[in-house]
Amino acid sequence: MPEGPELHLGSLYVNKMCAGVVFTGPVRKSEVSKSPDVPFTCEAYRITASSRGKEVKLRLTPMKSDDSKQRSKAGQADQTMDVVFRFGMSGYFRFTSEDELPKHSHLCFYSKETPCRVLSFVDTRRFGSWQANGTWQPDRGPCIMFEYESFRKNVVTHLSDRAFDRPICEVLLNQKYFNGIGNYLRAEILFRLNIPPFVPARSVLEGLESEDLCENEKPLKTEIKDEKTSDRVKTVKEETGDLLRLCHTVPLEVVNQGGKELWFNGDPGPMAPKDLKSPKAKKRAKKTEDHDYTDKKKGAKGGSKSTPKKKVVKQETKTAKKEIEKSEEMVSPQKKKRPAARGRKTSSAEPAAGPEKRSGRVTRQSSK
DNA sequence: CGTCCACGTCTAC
DNA sequence: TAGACCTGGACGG
Repeated sequence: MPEGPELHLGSLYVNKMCAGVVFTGPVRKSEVSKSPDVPFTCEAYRITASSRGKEVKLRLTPMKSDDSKQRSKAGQADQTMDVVFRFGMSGYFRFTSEDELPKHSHLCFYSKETPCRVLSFVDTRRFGSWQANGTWQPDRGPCIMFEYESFRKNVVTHLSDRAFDRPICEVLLNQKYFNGIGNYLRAEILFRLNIPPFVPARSVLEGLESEDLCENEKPLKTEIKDEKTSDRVKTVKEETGDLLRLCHTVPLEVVNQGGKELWFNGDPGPMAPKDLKSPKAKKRAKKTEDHDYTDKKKGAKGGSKSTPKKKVVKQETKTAKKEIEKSEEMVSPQKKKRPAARGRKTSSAEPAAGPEKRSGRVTRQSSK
């Protein structure tokens, strides 16, 4: 599930799982995939991965063979090939035995073992894609996580671009400048800084330095108490740093959490799940498991393992696209599990029914 | 059963 | 700036 952090965790997963593994033969594509063939085949090759923003690159490296005859065999690669992936809404990598191939595996790399194992690109919805002999997409900007300085510079030096005429919540999704930011991250970042989503991007960004002056400062935390909300005092923890810095640090935070989504610190609140007894909790846990890139032991009860890390619950500060684009309510601090689903784009289609989904969240009615 | 929703691009009007 | 592209989970009747 793919914003920048997940893509990067995907690359870590590949490197970890495929370290020392020798692959062989052709790269195979599913029947149904519309992405291009990957014309690579090799008796023995290795796979490594790297990421940049919302892309992952797999490098297929043929192993040296002193048998020159083998080399001359038809269709044998002797050069490395890069395959660049975008994950769409549902892409991820898995390394499994052949008979455990996940449903919706669309590109498969086979290990030279018996029984063999398979690195596969899994993508339920098929919005993802890849390019053989690929390069990082030229229109995408520097990685928010791993090319921080050039990312900053790229934004700061292009503020006259018409792209920045738009509201900040939209601009944060522009991969030309914010390669790696997605819907959840933009919401989280704007929320942490308390920036109204529809202020013009340029007005938020102008005045920021292309060098991050905070770079060496400790990210001290300040507490802002809002007395206005009478019934519940909302406490906002805010890290030091400007918007561009948070576009860097928040995704890294997610990476460091092992991709277990966005978490909160401190008191989880009285309704925090305590075990996996409830069917709901089980489902949730399973779902999370499906998409985390950390090592899982088969059969190990995921939830019962007590991590020394602070255990947390998904915060889902997220504000659905339509939501954020309609009104300014991301201010509601603690969203629940499911994002409060808002009405349709053109309300005309909407019956009079309340737009809230059952996890009924604060979403105040749009002032529209 | 049906409707709505989902961490993202793409390209056609 | 809407759709289009997809599958499947959650929920409602």
